Amino acid sequence: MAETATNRLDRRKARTRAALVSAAQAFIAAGKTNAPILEITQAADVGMGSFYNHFQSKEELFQAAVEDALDAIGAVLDRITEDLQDPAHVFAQSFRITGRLHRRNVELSKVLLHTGTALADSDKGMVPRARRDILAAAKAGRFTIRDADLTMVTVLGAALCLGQYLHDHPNRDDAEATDRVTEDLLRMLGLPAEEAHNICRRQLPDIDELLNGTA
Amino acid sequence: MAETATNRLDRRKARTRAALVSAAQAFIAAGKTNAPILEITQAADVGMGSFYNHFQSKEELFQAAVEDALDAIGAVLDRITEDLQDPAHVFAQSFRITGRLHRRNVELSKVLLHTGTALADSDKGMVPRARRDILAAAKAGRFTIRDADLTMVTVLGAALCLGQYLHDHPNRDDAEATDRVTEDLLRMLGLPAEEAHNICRRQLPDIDELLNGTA
DNA sequence: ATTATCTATAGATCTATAGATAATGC
DNA sequence: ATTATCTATAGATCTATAGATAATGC
Repeated sequence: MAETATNRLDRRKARTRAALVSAAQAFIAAGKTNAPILEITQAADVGMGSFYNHFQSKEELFQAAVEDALDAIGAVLDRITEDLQDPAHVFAQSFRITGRLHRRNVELSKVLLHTGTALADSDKGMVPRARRDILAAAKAGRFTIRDADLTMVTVLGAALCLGQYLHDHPNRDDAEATDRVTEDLLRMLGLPAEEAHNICRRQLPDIDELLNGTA
Repeated sequence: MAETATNRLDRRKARTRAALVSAAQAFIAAGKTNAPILEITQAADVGMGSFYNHFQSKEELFQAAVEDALDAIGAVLDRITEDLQDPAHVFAQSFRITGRLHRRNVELSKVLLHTGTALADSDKGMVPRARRDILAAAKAGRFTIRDADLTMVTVLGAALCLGQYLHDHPNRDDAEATDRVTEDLLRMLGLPAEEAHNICRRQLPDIDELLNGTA
């Protein structure tokens, strides 16, 4: 995600850092945020002492791991909506893709779920994009909302609990479930029922290559 | 919450356990779930060794602390809706009271928020009640829902993120914000806009005595 | 010459229990 | 006599760093 470093030393440093961040994401996804630093550095195949070259504490590493995950999903959402004009469509497509991400990139999904409601505060990832799209759609007369903050409360809440639900109910069709939640939200945002339904049936871009990468 | 024990020994045991659970809730609310057991027992004014008479591990204690918090809010919701007939009204009143709880019993609120999306799985507290009320209201023709599971996804998500939002924005009027979210959800549940609005303006029971107690 | 990495470990911290003490039951 | 509690601590675990080694810059 960060710019490519200028010289070999910086690239080596970046590689070590990335290995630690990636290992940390795996530990977060596994719910093992109490794992000893040594265990994390071993998983990253990095010497224990190197850890402190990059992070002052485990908390700092985990925070970096969450930010990296948010950048990853942010990049996906930007790519899959770059050709769309209608902000209502951008919002719907982003939500539908986010729902499909949980099963296809479990690690990334679980890092997001681990962060939970604290995501509301983040200036990275899906939340600022959803807010931007909702405001734009309201301004364009597509959505009718009274309070953007409270709208985001419900939208983010639904996104998080949907992810949890899809993990807890592995037999449920994730695309169908996601599209139904999206449709409910679109109606809540003031779109006529029929249009809400139609917008959730539109063809989605091919996402396999985008969502499968290691977070 | 548990039945009163029969003899003094059992009561003493229950008191020690309750002190540990209550201390654990304070640590959860403070985000200090890594605190050493010794620190928790000191806060509970209980000897270190007693801990292991009641719990095998910190995780077990924290789990008991969450269940106790769920029982506490469940009891509140039962009391404030016992006189209501209309399940749509029961649902709305419960959601409105839950929203008002975050500021009035911060500790209980933060224990719920700490549990996060995992609440969806619990058979205690607000989730099973909301599901019961939504199903009853749908059966009575008050709500129109397509899928109870997915409806719960959005309702629980909104409840959780609303709590987080109210803590993060202390200047925002909590009653007003909560009622707006409730109204949005009621419309999503199929209630006509006007009725959704009216149901959120009904007088609420006096809750100060109910919500202020230590979780 | 400089910088990042590695290995090895001192010292801090925490868990889990042993054994002593206090409270209650019968 | 039984049960719950307490204090004190052995041993396990973890953090953070010192000092050595390897890689790169100039």
